Amino acid sequence: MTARPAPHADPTRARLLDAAADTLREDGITGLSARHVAARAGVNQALIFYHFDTVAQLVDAACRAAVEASIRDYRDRFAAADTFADLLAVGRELHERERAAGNVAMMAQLMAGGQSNEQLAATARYCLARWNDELDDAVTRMLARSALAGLIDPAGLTELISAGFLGLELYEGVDPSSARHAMSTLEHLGDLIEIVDELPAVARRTLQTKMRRRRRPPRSAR
Amino acid sequence: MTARPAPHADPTRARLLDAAADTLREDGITGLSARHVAARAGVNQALIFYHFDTVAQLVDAACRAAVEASIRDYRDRFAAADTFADLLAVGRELHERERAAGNVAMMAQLMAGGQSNEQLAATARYCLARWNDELDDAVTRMLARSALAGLIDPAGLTELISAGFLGLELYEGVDPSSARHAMSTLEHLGDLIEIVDELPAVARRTLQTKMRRRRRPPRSAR
DNA sequence: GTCTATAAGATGATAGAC
DNA sequence: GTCTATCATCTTATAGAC
Repeated sequence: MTARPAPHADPTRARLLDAAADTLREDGITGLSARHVAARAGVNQALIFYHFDTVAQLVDAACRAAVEASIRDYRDRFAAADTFADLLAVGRELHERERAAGNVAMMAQLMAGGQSNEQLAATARYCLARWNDELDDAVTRMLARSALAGLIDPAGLTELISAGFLGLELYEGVDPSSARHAMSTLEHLGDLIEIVDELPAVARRTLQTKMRRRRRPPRSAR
Repeated sequence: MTARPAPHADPTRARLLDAAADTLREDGITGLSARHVAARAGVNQALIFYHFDTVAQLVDAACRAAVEASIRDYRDRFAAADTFADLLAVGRELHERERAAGNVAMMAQLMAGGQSNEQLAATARYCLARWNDELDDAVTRMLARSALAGLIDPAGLTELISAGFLGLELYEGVDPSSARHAMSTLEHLGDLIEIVDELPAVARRTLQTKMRRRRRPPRSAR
């Protein structure tokens, strides 16, 4: 058979993927052009079309690769998180590191572009789904042990957490001090939820009863 | 004196402002060009530069005007909100209506563009600050009456709510069903907070003591 | 104030030499 | 696989007629 190098072994391809992700992270969706990406990768502009056909397909491949790479770093930590406190700790660390790495910014740009471009939207959906997959198991485990078991939908909470992080990221890009202020308030709220979770059994049962009553009103009129 | 019509009375100016806001809402920051906006407004492209000098300044003016206009509709409702339940109800309504009007999408696009464009970032900061001004009084009043008084910073909570709404909006643009799922989970969480807030005085004091202990550890080592 | 025409440059994408 | 050169089209912005 002919020598067919694995796709990932192609150095030009890899340089373009990295450059596309970096451009999205640093210059945003508006700065993303074939020429910019190629210049950053140090290769000729025409190679983008040779390797990926269109700029949009390069972006798609770059974002998928970036998400796979960063998710791998967190798989073990998510798997080890059982309690709300654990999950909050992982979330804090993930936010700090992914922020520094620019991956949340990349996601935010992808989603902003996806509002009016179905191809980018599909890429964004895929990336979100991958992160949510990782989060989901941990959130489900955590909820199962908590006072909120059966009251809050795990998948919905996972999506809500993702949405919240993305909003904070966008905020941080235009107003860092306010965003950090919001983040620290979120941590206070996290502490609060943790405390509620540690309430004595009597209080927990009261909470659950009230919650069920509120969400599932009896069929007969009161 | 010469006849100098009020700036808002200029029909071309007004058409351009509306068209710029609509373009941002529908086509996003990537679709925003002088030609697109002018075509939508039904006027010549050169008039953008005559009236606003640059496209960026038109966008700035359009977003400020749009935010002023929509805030005016909510001032009374925010002013009337005292409890957490009130605020949640206003938030729900605001989210639905502003989403339908496309104003949250406009903000999200503004912030996405602002990540790499200081002029857009300044516009985004201004718009966010205006919304937060409106929210802040209501959040402060609500917190003051709640079990969390003194435990959660009102300004931080306001910023957190804004960030969360923006994240949900971005999410909805690429994955509507997941975003709605997340939104309904948020409403469940809102109910939960409300219930905690209605706990008997004993439970509230326990909560406050635990929270203070966690956030402000004594200086002497345990 | 509004238009046409145009400058000056960026963009996605392709053809074809090497 | 990689390059140069190029197309057609888009962009912001300006000059000048009306």
